[in-house]
Amino acid sequence: MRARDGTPVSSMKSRVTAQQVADMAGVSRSAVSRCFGDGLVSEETRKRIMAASEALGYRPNVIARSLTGQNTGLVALLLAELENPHTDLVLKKLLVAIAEADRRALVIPETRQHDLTSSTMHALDYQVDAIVVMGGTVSDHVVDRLRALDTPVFQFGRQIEGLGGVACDNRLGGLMGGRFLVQSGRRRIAYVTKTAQTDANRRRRAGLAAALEDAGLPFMEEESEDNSFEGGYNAATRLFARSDRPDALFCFNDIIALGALQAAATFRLRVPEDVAVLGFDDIPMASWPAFGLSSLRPNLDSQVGRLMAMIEGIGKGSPPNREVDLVLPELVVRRTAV
Amino acid sequence: MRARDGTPVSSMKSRVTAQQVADMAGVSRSAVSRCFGDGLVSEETRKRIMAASEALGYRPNVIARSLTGQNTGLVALLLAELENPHTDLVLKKLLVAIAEADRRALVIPETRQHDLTSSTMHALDYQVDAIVVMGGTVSDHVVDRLRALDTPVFQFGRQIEGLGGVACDNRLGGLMGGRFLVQSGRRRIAYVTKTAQTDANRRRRAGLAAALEDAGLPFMEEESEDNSFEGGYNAATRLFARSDRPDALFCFNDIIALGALQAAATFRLRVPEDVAVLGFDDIPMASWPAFGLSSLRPNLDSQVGRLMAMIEGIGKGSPPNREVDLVLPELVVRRTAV
DNA sequence: CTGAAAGCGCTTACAG
DNA sequence: CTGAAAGCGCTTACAG
Repeated sequence: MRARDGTPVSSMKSRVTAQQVADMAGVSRSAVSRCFGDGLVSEETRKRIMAASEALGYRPNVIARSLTGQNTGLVALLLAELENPHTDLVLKKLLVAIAEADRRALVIPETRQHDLTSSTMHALDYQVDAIVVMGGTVSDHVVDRLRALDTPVFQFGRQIEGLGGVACDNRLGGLMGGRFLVQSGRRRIAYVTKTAQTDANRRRRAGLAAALEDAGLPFMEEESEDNSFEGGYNAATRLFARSDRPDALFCFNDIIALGALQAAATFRLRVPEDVAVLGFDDIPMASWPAFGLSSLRPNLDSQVGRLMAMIEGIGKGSPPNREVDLVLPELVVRRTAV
Repeated sequence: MRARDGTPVSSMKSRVTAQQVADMAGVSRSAVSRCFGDGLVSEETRKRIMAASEALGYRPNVIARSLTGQNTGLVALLLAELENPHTDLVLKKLLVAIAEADRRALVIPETRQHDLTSSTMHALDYQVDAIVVMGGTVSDHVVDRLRALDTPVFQFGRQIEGLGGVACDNRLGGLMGGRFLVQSGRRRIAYVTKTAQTDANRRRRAGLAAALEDAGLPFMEEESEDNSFEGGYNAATRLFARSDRPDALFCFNDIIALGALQAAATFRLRVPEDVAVLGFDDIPMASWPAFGLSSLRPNLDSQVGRLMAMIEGIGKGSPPNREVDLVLPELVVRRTAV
């Protein structure tokens, strides 16, 4: 097969190998490998090899390289909770961070057919250098399996015992939000929780409960049936219909809080005068002028940075990290709770 | 190194090879390979191999397999426009579709250091079976390079000449939206465009312009400085301040439309009585009760399905697809334009 | 610093 | 249907 100009298409397209570079440079394949690897070649040889490589458009074949037990440069991202808008942001930041660290992301979502265990198998099939688990339910049994792997596994945004990683300090966030509401004079503070008793939910709730207990205030709670605008709307509606209507809502996340805001408008309640609303996650929408939602920001950049540091630290002889690095959330005060 | 129970850790952890399975099953490595490959083995042999595989927990090494010129099962997703919330949805749907097709996604975002060309190189380094380009600017020069690759390249959501793929029929969407507004009695219809003259923007605009020309109506236009809520807010504010205030806004996308809605509220304009607002993309927020935004839905599931069909069709002997498969958008009428 | 050789785990003609 | 052998493109002791 030949292109119109007569040059063989195969040579145009198919990959150049180290042997071809070696032939052209008049050195051995080993020298080419070293030149692109540990760099232990003489200056003279290096020049010749680089010239040949550039002329031929050589790039080492990562697949072949990783067969020899080298790193693949792959980081697997095991995703769950795709419906959560906060996941979008985290995912994008991780993707950019991984690319900037000159690694590639193998992204494996949880689907009907594939749970965490099968996603892990798939990741291992590609000999990834590290696995990052984001969201989803992880049973103790699975944690044990993950710990036993050769490949380092990190969790992002959760605090499962025995598995290293990085997370927002959710309990502290709950505590900070609770204290802030108390200090601003609120006395009937309700937690709008979500149905799923995730790790993050439990911890935020515990933090708030502690703040309220310190202040000698009661703990009210209402469940949002799903993790959504409408769930928040409905939960807030039930709270606002009560005779002991709360004067502040601390919502598990911003989406629920935005729904609660909408409910307040329906009840013609003034925010924050009649009722304060506080969210969690500080998603981009929170800062939209239409909302001005006060929220707790998980400091994603810091979390992502520390995670990448852990990944870069792999195989540096240090023992596997089994600790979760907690990042302090930040209270962002806008209009809905001041 | 040994675990506490005395079993060698290496045998616990490091991967089982086909040779080990072969030894245990009393067959050759070739037989094992065939059993997991084309399947040309006798029933008897298959059983023995499968039993051994399960006992040992064997999984073929994808890296080694793909070195022989096999498919890697990898699909590269080259992402740009990460700030667009529509991208989030598309990305998630693609990730799930790829996983359900039992393939893996290598996701490479555009970053400061990496443009489309370098992302492509990285994808090729991993011998991906196909490359999907999402968003971003693609020069003619780059298109030529992409076409010349051995690896099939598809575009998603755009209609670049000479590159196969799938996209929403943006021009038709513009036309449908325009006709709908005209038929509902609007006479001063403004297009709120975005600064970047992307392919999608040009086509939506052209469709609207055609609808207005058919109706003998003027074409008004206002630019949103960025592709955001605030950009939409500001652009709509300028439009509402005009003496010939428009009675309908057709916005390039939903985020801009939501900003325009906020501006209408500031001007105490009733929606849709005083001014209709129509978006594009039908992002999840559009359906939130707070907004009830009418919009054009790009039928993502259909787009993703067709793209996956193209990917599955690779190497089936058919010539490379150079056509863009256009998917009809759907008008979703909610409260802001009826 | 350099090259010949062995090997990573698999697949695939080839011969039987 | 089956196995011995060669090969995919690279890396890495090893000897010089």
